[in-house]
Amino acid sequence: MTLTELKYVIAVAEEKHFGRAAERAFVSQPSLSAAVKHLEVELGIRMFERGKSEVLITEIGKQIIAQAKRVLDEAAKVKMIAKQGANPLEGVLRLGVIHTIAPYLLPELVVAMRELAPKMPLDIEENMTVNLEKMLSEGAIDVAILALPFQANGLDVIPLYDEQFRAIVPAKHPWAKRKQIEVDDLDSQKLLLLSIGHCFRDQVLDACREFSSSPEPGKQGNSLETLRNMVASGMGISVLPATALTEKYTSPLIKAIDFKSPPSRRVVVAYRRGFPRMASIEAIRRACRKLQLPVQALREPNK
Amino acid sequence: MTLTELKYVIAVAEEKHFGRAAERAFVSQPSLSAAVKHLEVELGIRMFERGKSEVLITEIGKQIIAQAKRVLDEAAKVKMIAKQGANPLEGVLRLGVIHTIAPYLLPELVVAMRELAPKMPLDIEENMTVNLEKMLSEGAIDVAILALPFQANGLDVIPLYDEQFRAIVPAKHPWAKRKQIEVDDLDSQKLLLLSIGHCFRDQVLDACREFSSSPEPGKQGNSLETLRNMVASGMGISVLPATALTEKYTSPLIKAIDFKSPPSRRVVVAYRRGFPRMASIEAIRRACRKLQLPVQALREPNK
DNA sequence: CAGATCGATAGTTTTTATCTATCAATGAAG
DNA sequence: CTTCATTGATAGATAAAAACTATCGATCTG
Repeated sequence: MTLTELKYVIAVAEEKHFGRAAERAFVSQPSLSAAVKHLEVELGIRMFERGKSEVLITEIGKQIIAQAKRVLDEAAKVKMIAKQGANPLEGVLRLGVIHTIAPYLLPELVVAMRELAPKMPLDIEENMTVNLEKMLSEGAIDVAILALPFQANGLDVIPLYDEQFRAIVPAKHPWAKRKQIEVDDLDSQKLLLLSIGHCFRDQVLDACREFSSSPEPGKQGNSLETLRNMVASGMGISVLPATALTEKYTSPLIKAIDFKSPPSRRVVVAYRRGFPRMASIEAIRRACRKLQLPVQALREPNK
Repeated sequence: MTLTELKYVIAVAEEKHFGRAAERAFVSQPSLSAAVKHLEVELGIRMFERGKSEVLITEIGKQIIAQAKRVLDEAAKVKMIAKQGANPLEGVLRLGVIHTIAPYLLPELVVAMRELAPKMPLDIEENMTVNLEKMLSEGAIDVAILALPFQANGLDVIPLYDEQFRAIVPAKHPWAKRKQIEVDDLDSQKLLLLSIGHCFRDQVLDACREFSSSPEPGKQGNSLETLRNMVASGMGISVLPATALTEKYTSPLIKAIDFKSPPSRRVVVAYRRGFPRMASIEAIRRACRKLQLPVQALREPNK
């Protein structure tokens, strides 16, 4: 039994004439006759009574044809679903974002994405890099926004933007009036870091190491906002990514200070190699561009 | 899109593995891969993400597969219907019977048919020969029980039984004590006949003509029972088929008399040439045999 | 009886489906 | 880091099917 046979049978039933049915189905009459006969043999029933002025439909034939129509209807729905879903910018995109990016990027990114891909709702998962990587590999999410260094099997990466790190100190801190500091300067201070597992913690420590400084690890916080609050209350100083230090986040108790040679991290979008909705990733990239984030020297991603 | 492709796609979705899916579908892996790809191209979507430890299903793929299952379900129902309806002795048989046979044959025929074909309810149409012939040709009924002579385009006929004609006279009629009469004797009598259109009227007149008698046409009745009642009330004499004169129909006011050379008519079952449920006709023939009707010299039907 | 209609049949060709063998990419193990 | 195993894709050949053209046989019409 094939969909074509069912189509032919329905045509015969509606035209009550093999010739016209064939014409309507865009096949020759013998082809159609053969197909109908083939189906009759397979089903072990006679659906049509031929050989008179008009083709008659058997009682059982009527039932078969009614059911055949249902089959074709359902089959047509397959095509409909495919058509509606053919647009890669349609349908939910499951997006993972690390904790140190989500709160600062998403509010604006979501708005931009609404414009670029209005039919693509974002199902957002906020988590740490390792977890996002796992979810990505397993297919629990489709795309993840996270920061290099990062690499995992079967995953590809496209750069979005680079964001510099900046130091924050309490407003009453001796450095509060300085315009710039060196990374090495951090050595002498109590540096508040994220707790273990957050990639930004490692990125900050790496940056320090690069400049051969090894600051005394102070208290740990579970989010950048906690760090910020601890700095505001005078617990120590910290380092935040630039996107967490826009005007929106200014506070009278905190002073942000640039580094002379600012360390930075590259924010990328990651996806499974072979992911079929690359257009959605391109949309994310475009959305980030649109936000005029501090993108610096975007080059090919490190491999 | 073919049912096979849908089947393969579902197999892949359930196995999450092209090789195992192929095994389950009893095809080689390349065949299955090609079919899946073919469908993906036709639908213009990617349903699977390959190339990792396990095959992932796209969001749109999940929808397609759910719908594909529905298609196969409906297709399976086609086979179910065919299987259930494959028995020609199953399902309503639309049976036409002429007025002069129906009341006498059907009560017993229906009982016999219940045994021979318990799953075949009879939708009975009682009418005159010409109408039954038309309905048969048009497919409004499947089978008709009627009497020869009869012939129509595209219809075939199988004999059931022959029934003799007998005369009926009022109990006080001069002939009431005679054991036999000749057809010619009818000449002198007022012969009550069915109204024009009933084939039995013509059959009686033909029988008379055969014996070169031409009785004076008396009053007409619209059914054999009306004729019987008119005879009982002394309006004249009449001729009835034997099956209308069994014990069941005896009356003190009426005397039935045999003809010396009894005329008769052949009762047949008619159907469209090529009718696909010949078994139902065979069942009718067998049912009539079973009734031990006065079948005489059943030979091949006249052509 | 001649001609028209209609579905079935015959014989061929084209298309499609499937097979075997092999490849390329990937990830895991030594 | 190289080797091996796994997995889906590809190539090429073959088998199966579906389709076409031409024609037949039966039936109905005039």
